[in-house]
Amino acid sequence: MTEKHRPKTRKDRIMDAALLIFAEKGFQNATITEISKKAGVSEATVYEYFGTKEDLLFAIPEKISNDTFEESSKVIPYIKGVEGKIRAILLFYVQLYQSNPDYSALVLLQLMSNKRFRQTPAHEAIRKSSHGLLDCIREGIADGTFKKDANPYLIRSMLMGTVEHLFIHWHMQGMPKRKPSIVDLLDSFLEIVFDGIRTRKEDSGTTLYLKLEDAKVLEKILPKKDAAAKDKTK
Amino acid sequence: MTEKHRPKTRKDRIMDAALLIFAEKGFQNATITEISKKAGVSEATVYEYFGTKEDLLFAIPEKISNDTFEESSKVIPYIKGVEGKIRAILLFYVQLYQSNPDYSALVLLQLMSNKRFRQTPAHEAIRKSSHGLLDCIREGIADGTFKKDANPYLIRSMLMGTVEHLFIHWHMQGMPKRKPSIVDLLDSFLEIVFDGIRTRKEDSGTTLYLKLEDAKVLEKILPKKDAAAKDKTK
Amino acid sequence: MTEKHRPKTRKDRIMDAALLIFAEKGFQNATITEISKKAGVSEATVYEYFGTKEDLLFAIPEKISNDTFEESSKVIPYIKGVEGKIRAILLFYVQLYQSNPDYSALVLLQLMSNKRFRQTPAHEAIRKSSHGLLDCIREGIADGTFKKDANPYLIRSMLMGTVEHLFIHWHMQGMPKRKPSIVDLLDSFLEIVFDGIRTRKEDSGTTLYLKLEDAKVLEKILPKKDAAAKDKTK
Amino acid sequence: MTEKHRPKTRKDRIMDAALLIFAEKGFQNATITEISKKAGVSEATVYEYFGTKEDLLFAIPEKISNDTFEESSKVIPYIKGVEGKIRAILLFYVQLYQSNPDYSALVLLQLMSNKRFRQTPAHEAIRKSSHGLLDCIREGIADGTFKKDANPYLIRSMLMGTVEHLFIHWHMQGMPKRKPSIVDLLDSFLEIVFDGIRTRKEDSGTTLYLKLEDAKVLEKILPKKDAAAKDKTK
DNA sequence: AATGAATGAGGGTTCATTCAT
DNA sequence: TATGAATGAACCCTCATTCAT
Repeated sequence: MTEKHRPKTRKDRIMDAALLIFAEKGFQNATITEISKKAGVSEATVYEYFGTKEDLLFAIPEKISNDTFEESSKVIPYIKGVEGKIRAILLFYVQLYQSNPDYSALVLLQLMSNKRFRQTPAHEAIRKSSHGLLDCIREGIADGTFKKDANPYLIRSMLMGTVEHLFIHWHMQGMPKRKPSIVDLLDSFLEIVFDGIRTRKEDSGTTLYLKLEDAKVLEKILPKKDAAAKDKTK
Repeated sequence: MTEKHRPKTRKDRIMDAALLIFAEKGFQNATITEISKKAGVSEATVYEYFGTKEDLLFAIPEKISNDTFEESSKVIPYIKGVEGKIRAILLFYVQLYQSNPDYSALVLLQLMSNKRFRQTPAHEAIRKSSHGLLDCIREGIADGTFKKDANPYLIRSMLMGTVEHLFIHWHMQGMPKRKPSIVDLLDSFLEIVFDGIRTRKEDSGTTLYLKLEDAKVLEKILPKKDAAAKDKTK
Repeated sequence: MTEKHRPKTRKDRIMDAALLIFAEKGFQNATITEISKKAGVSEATVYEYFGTKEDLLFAIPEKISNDTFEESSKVIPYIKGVEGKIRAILLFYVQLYQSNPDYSALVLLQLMSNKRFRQTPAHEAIRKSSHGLLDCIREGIADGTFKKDANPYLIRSMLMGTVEHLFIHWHMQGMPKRKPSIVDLLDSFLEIVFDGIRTRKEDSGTTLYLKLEDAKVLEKILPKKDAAAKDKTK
Repeated sequence: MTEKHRPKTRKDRIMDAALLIFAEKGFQNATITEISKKAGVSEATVYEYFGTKEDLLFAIPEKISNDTFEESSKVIPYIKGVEGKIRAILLFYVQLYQSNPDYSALVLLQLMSNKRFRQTPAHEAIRKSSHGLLDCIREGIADGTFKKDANPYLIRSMLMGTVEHLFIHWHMQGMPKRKPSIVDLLDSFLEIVFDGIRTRKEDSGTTLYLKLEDAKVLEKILPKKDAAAKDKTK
């Protein structure tokens, strides 16, 4: 906000150009020459700032993912309830990916499958977000929001995998304008997941699923009709 | 079964070697020299069978994914119920990916983000499976198994995205031996998804979800103990 | 004439195909594979008949140029006068080149500048024709048809060079239909050359070229006006 | 003249080396490796300056033929008479070809039969010279120097074809020292051609070609015997 | 005689990277 | 700090040619 609006530094210009070109043609098919040309500097200058083509690649998500993590860190603590927190974390992701398609293309198509990227400070921030998600899920299990037997890793894979898959497909189709944007889908998505892992009654008691041949028997055990009302009326 | 167990053809040996090396070092970092050496043929021979390095890359999933699709096509029709079908389709995938890690690494890390691969006959088979999934979901919505307002594309992205994410992570961590293998996770995973999108009442009779304060009441209505057994007790 | 019209031998089919393809794409850019395919034989068969790609190249003009030389040898001796002989030799060439464009393309564009071709039996026949031309010229000089100081080598270069140049240009322009075909040009061409090297007196009488300062003197020797008319004394 | 005699640039060194090697072994058999070695630069440097092996080939005649055309353009206009102009144009060619045998070998043996070369700026200069020749011939026809029915294209083919043929033969024989060099031959050559296409009467006065049945009449008009001498009056 | 299959040998081209200025 | 110029190091791909059958 109070940032001085100084002209982009050479370094920034290089990274901007690199993001564009890496996203467009992939890491291997992008050339330093092309990037330097787009950035308006010489090739040697690129090497002044980034020792290696791969260093340049990894430098791009570093700042962005850190910023995103920090920003989300400022907000998450104020959110009550694990479901809300999870929603918030994913929303950060989805918004970032959606508002910056080059970045999401870079991360999802170029970096995600790069083993060396996983040992990078840039990936650290992503891992922290991912870990935050895991913590939320565990917390939800611990506090009874989610089923005791839920597998947190599986849940996290569902959350991240679905979001990533949606974006990958979006990119692969040439990023068409979507009626329900991915952001729009988020709540339906989360509702399905949460619905599948939430405890039915909360904490105490036992939830049984009975298939009754004859509804009349119900009368014997259910004095009140509304006992049949379920969480998922919607 | 009655196949003559003839020695692997040169072509097969080349594809085997290529799969190994592509999976290990990635398409760009693999060299034809290395592949031909591992296959025990000359480089020129590689080009006899595959016009291009990329042709070789794409030839590998072509056979496998077609075979898998055909095999699954033989089984799926005999499965009653969309949930079973969906489970079967995913199981085919997961088993293929798990039993052939090089192949899953190739597909998930090298090919999935390759735009040209998407215009390939090899990808066609994958797309057909993916479309089969979509059809099942739609069928489930139509026949009342799933909620009317479920978004089939979202569901599919959940199914595929989760599975892919699990495998990608597995690969990225160096394919550790997992206690609950990904195949093992499949049912828990599907239960969550189905649980989130199923309509609560089923076709005949009435399915009731009772929240019982006291398990003893069951004795009144359930003469036989096993009557309480349900499709998805878990 | 009495040749049995047997089906083309494999060898002939190969040479036909080679002529076509060599002429079209040049020696270097033609491939044995393509030639063998067009000939309807295997590559190995090409090597049965011709030890080398270059051998195949050289084999093509061998027969043709020998045939042409022989044929012209049958005719030339019966022609009286060196000019007629020269005309006949060139006519053979021009007709051959014009009626078989692939052959002339091969000879003029591929072979003429190939040093090894000059040591070839195929070139021998060409050289013999060329030498025949030289002999005619010398004979013409000796018998007083041509000027004593004419340079036979120069004359021959004029004769061959002009013809070749006309054909090379024709090929380079894509062999357009020409109104005056090259054959048609031959006589005008020869007339110019002969005119330039002929001694001025013809057979009978004496041809004198007088430069008259004063046209009036003509009246003294030329009773009829029109006797002086002639640009084209021939 | 006042040019600083700076050391040859890398680009020049590459072109020099390429000319040598292309002329010696032909375009196809020359390798970039060999050229770069002879030029004392790396192969990559060759590609810095010339994007392609063929680009390098075409770059060589570009400069030379342009220079030659320009130089000749400076001189030609000052020459009176089409014969003199034609002689000048050809002399430029012959001198260039003779003084730079590698260049003439390149042009006559490698480039002349290269179809792509004909669409090259390098060939444009050659075409301009060639067109200049044509213009001179036409001018000669128009101003009465040459016969009205002379075919300019044929004449040009005679001029160029002969010169080229002389040089091609010279190269094919290993460029022997010639007693009458090709330059030396030029005038005899032109005299033959001109003689064959000139109108007999010259500008002033009237040139008449008389065929005299009886040489005695000459005595009436030609007091001096030597008036009849002239094959080569000029 | 004919060929399917295989390959040795090499060439053009590309680029990330370096370094003197 | 910035860069123009240069290159080392590979890699993909081609094809004439061979040989067992």
